[in-house]
Amino acid sequence: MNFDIPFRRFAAFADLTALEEAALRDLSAVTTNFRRNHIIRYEQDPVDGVYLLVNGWALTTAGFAGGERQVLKIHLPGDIMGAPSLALDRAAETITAVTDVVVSKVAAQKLSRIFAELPRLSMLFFLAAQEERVELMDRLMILGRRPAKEGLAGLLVYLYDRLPRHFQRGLPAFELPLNQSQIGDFLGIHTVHVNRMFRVLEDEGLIVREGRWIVLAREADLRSVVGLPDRRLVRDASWLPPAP
Amino acid sequence: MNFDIPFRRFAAFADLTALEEAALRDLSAVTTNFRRNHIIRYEQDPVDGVYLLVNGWALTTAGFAGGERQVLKIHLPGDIMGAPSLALDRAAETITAVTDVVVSKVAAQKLSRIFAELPRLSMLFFLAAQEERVELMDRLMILGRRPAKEGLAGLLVYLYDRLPRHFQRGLPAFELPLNQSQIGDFLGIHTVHVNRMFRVLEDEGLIVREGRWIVLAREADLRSVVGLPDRRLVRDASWLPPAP
DNA sequence: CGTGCACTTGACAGCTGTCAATGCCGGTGG
DNA sequence: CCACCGGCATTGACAGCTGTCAAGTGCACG
Repeated sequence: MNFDIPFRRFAAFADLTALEEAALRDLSAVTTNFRRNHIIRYEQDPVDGVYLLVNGWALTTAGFAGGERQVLKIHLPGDIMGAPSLALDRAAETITAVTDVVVSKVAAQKLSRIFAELPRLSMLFFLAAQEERVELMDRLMILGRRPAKEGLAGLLVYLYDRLPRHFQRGLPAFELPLNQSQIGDFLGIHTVHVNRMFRVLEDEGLIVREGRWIVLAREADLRSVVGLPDRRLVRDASWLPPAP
Repeated sequence: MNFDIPFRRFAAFADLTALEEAALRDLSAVTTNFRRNHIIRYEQDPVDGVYLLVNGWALTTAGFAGGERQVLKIHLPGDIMGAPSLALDRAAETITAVTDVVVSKVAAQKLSRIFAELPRLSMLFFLAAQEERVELMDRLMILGRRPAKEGLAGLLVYLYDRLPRHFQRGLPAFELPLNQSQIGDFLGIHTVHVNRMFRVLEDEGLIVREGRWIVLAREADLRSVVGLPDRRLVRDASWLPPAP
């Protein structure tokens, strides 16, 4: 098990001290395994904490009365899942394991102790929440203003960038455990249309599909399909509270 | 000027102590006025703080190279604007005054001092950020999965609920200072279609338009058009840090 | 070797975008 | 006070993207 996992998202903003690292390590002290397709938390459940994804892929989704659903976020190792529901009476999001996963449940109380004892780390939590807002805002731009083809291209680039770097025959590639229905729920389109858009990207030579693997055959061109501005995280902001 | 403004969003989670109130009051100590349609902050600007909206309406938007834009949030008095960009090198959002507005710029350093000195209030800031994520998630659901008519209905109900309660001839109503182009940028549709959807809601008797005023003629039915689950904020969570 | 799930493809319908013209209204200058 | 102007709202006609329905294919798994 990789003990760096719970640090990544926060260490992006500033190097962590030993005290801060210890507090984060403590969050993933106790882990649970869930099998592929199992539901980790249902929407409407009472909220008493968040979930740290240690290994595998997971989805947070929210459903409509009619049975439709929207994928809110695709979670990769290191992600904190279910945090938005901390602000609510009952959970807004269903959390589902896409692959077999390892998860650590973090009681709200534990977060609270970090806020009480480690101000700088608390502010990093705050910044991570703002970072997630930016990601949602970017998705809003895609869903609101870009055709499905660009949304799919954006998703593939996003996933490639978040995963450990990997190549296949010299070309950037990654294994995609999501089916086209899940991708459709992410992009706000229907399965059939996901398939059409995959075909378009493939026919244009931007990607190659080999089983569950996606090869970014023309990475630069694929990126240029996505019309979003580049964003860089703030690093070592001068205004952060002093390190403990 | 209403001095309760900066408290509302945070007091929703817990009653504030005098110390916490004083810290919040300090955030809006110095205010600036901007005229209708003026830009308060441009995307790509360096980020050194956030903006508290004291009076009036404002918009945060993000633009594409081609000139299209997406409205990310419609801000009403009491909102903190531009916080997501705290996580970034350069601002993701343009902030524009819709009406004449009163704004207080809050240096990131000031937020930082709250994190250093007032743990419970810091956690309320964290929860407010999570609340904003829920709002963005709900918008994702609308943009991804619901037709424009429901999106518009949802927007009208959302605005009515956030504004001071008001009636016109016994019916719930509010004044809407946004034009149809701005509403289109919020819903991810084009002006012409905004107009069509207004017509549909009006023809069905759900709303009445009188100049800039929107009357929710059949409020309950209008609400039922929107397919989103009800959400309630958590209040007095047992796990919050102790009050100072 | 059969079964079930996911993926593919085609045909057609419907929602939304695009283009264009008209009307309305408040602000401005004569 | 009135004519003009510009921005916004409104409407119609048509195109294009995406949804819907249906059928067929391929592959993993028992």
